[in-house]
Amino acid sequence: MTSTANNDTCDGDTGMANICVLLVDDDHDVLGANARYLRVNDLSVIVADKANAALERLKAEPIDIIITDLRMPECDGIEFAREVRQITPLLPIIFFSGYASVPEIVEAMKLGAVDFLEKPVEPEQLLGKIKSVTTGFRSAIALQRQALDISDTTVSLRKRVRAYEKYVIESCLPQHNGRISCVLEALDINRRTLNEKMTRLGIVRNPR
Amino acid sequence: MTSTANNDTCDGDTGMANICVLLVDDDHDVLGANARYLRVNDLSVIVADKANAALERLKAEPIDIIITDLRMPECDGIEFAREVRQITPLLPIIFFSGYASVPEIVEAMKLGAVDFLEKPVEPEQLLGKIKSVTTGFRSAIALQRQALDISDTTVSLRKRVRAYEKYVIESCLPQHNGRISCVLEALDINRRTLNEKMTRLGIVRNPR
DNA sequence: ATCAAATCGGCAAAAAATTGCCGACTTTGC
DNA sequence: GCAAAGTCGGCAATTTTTTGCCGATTTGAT
Repeated sequence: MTSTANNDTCDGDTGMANICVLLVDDDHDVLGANARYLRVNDLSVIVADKANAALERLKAEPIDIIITDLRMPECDGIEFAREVRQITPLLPIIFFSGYASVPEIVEAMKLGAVDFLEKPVEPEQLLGKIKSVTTGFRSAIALQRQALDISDTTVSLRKRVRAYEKYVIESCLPQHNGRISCVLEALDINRRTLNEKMTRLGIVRNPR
Repeated sequence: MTSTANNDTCDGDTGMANICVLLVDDDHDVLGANARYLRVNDLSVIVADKANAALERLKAEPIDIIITDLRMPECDGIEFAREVRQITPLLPIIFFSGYASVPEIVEAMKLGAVDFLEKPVEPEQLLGKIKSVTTGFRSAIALQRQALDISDTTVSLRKRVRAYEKYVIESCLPQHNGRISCVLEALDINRRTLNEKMTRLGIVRNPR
């Protein structure tokens, strides 16, 4: 809503233009209503009413965040999340459910859920959560994985730190609309240093 | 150096001998009963009935895991966990509570809790959880996310990188059983450098 | 108790990163 | 087109980090 006059990236500029949400719910009414609300707010929304269908879409499309019901016929949300983790280990997932047990919530969080909402979920609330999650992650989700894939074998500390720095800077850039001076302030870093780092890390200054 | 040879409980080698548990509960009866049971099973147990006292012990002793009630007078468990995280960002914490709300559970898990139990907690169950946490690898996803949670306010890049390095090193240490030479190799880093970093980042070498 | 392996930290050289200064190039607004 | 603001990168001084060397301690095993 800031007056960034010519944001030539097609859509309106709520800053949410490129986020793609995968919405999973077996209740078609709720699903449709939520999808509509999110779309009106400039999000790309892909819907699915079954876990299997959702997984297919996840494999095919560049999803940024998943929002799913915990209780679904055929395949419950936990199982679904487990499958998701096979494909995208760090993709943000938000669960919602009406009557979840403590162990279920705990399991969901262990699987890396970023939040857990109680039904009924207001569309506005959903949008707020998505915003807060994606603001930090944005296009960096892929990098994130690279930055901290620790479980695996020997990765030099240097490389990890490099990847992490790259991730931080790259996620900070779009947050400030590519405005370097803002990034400088946000990261509390010397301009010269930021430039050096960007060169060293191979960060491209694309958007604007 | 601290000659902490005093509070060692037993000699029987169940593999649990050196684990030190910080047990926090304002209910003295439950606290005493659980502590006794755990001690009988070869664990070192330090008890505290208030958050403040617990924090003092945490600073003074080499704690391996914290088990705490969520609901306590004066300072609730969430706030307590937040303080703990200032001191030991990666220490396993298990919460238990009788009637916790979903947001409370979610918040606890976001703070890196490894589990959340419902009252009444059976001592055997407690022991089992401790075993599984201290022996197995825990799901690192939540911790990873925590380590790079950018969503928050302006945090200097330097601080973030420091925190990340600390995280990597601290999670690497127990993985190699505190064996420095292995960590060196795993992180592909000079011994002298690792030492410097550990000093600079305030990493304590407790385990072993 | 004793020896060997593992660690630690002081010191100083070498290497790398940060930062200020400066002139040049781009973008933005009029 | 012009002026102002925002950026960029070369250069060099300064600061920080990394690393090797060495002797002292600690740990582990016999």
